[in-house]
Amino acid sequence: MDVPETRELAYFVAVAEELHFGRAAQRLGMAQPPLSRAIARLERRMGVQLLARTSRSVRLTGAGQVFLTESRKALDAVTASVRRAQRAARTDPKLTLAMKPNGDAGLLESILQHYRRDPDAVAIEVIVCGIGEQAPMLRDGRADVAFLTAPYDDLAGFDTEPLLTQDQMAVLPRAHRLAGRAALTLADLAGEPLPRWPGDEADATDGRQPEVRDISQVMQLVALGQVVAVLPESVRRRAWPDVACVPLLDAPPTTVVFAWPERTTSRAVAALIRAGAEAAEVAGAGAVRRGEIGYQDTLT
Amino acid sequence: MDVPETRELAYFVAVAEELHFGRAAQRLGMAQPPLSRAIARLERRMGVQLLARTSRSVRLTGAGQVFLTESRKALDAVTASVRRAQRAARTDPKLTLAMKPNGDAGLLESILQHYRRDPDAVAIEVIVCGIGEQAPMLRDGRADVAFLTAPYDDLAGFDTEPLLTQDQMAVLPRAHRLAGRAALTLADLAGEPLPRWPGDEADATDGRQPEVRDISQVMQLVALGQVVAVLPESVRRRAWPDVACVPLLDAPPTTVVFAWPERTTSRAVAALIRAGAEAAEVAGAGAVRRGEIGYQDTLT
DNA sequence: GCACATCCATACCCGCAAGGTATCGTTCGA
DNA sequence: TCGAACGATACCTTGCGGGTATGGATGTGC
Repeated sequence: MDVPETRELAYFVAVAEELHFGRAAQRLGMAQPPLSRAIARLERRMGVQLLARTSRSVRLTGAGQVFLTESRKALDAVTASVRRAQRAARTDPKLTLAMKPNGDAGLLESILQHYRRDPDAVAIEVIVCGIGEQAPMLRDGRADVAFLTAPYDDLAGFDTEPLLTQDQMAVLPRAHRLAGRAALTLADLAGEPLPRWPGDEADATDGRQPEVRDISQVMQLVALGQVVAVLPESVRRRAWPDVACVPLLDAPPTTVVFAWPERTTSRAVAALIRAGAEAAEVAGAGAVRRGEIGYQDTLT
Repeated sequence: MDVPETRELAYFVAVAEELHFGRAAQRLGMAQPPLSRAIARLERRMGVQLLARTSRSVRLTGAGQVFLTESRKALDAVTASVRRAQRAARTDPKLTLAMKPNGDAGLLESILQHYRRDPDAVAIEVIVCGIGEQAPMLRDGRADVAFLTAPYDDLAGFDTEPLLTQDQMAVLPRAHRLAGRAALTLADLAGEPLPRWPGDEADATDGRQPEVRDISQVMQLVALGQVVAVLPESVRRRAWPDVACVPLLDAPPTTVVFAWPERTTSRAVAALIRAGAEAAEVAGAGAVRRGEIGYQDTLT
């Protein structure tokens, strides 16, 4: 078939998200009837039923579910194409780097020092965004490079450069029964309340733990004794005085990576990646040691 | 800005490829003036100059170059969204597997045997396409899974599962001065004419070697003494009697991988990947041995 | 050096499809 | 059983995408 227009994809996504033509139309700033017709026409041209409608309700079919995720990807790609072209047109070129608070595991300063020595370097704007927002920013072109954390962030669709791998630790209230242990395993934490991160759909329905947006909120909740947390070692430097950090022997290590859109050809991005690799190498040789120094700073 | 419509992206791609409004309009089946206007409007809304025009010629600006590759990606994503939804709507579900001739390194049969035992298995249609066409087929949704070869194929944008790593060998005319050697290095082959693969832009300008589309053509050219080739070991089984295969000590090993669109959630695809991993494991333990059996078949 | 060909832009016109309003038919809940 | 909610249908309007004719600029050949 002839390809659908961007507008039709946006219409479908709105309806699929609202599962309600009236609300979707409102969100799109248009009336309901043309929206109904547009979706019907889209289905007819695709030869696929995307929505199962009764006169009272709307439901996604299997194909509709697939088309929803694919349409989101396609729309991201379209907006990204514009953003990247606009970025490339800047006479005053700069790179936008997205990170969540503490998302660089302390590497950023060193990376930028390396970067500035590179002849391909341009100005860098660092955008500190919410947890889990870096990947969307990269996907739709608002950022050129981002710090992501494997295995928590979805790295699909990006090229990546691993920078620093760290073990995780348990963060407990000072008074917690396990706080005195020299080391713990995940089994020891079974049944303990954990903070809920945004975008975590899995337990959205079960006994609602408080949702947290950054490390300080976690620390606050731990200090109050409401949750225990599992966090990378580098967070020790941000630990509050009345919480205890205990090594976790069997938690999967996390890796801070540089991520950027696949097949990027920008020299400025390449230079930044190089700088990241260099900085990681320097720091990495003594990664554990650096961690330990971190502990010292906090604990003594 | 408001996002561009699919149609506008297609228009731009046509003009950017032809660098000529008249021909692009012809290709699009429309008149030239509305095309000029559409592009001008697109540039105005984006706030970016994509094309440098004189009254006699058209050239891509830097931003235009970026926008061209990004637009192609976006258009692929849009057509893929339709194809995948249509695929998902089939009452008779099936998977489409793209491969070039010999692209499975002999694994396919075993993989399918494993696959059929899986409860999530559906029918599999194997499409044998030209060399280098698997990735585009995957990108625009014509295929669900493909055999690709690292490091030659561009794996960006796909999830992959390595199946089989093989060393490469030199394929020479029987009468070639190096044909008798027990082993060779890449340095030995310096200056020898190599076949040109489609999509190989690098040497498109230099002394034009014959372009080849499949293994038999390579064998034909080697047998004629026109080229020497560097190919994976598994090709020995396809070697012609009057060519010699000599191990190459320092050529990079190639890996046959399963590739599929990132973030795929289909159970049928997951089952096929599992089958591939199992078949590779079974074969992989004896990968070298299997290769040797292949040699025997061909050489004795 | 002038005339002509080439090629993109502009001017102007037209038809259709996208969008709006009014209303219908169905279904669920009070 | 009646009314409210909600998607579909009917019908109208208009703006925009596309067509033709032509202009303006720039190489090119005689």
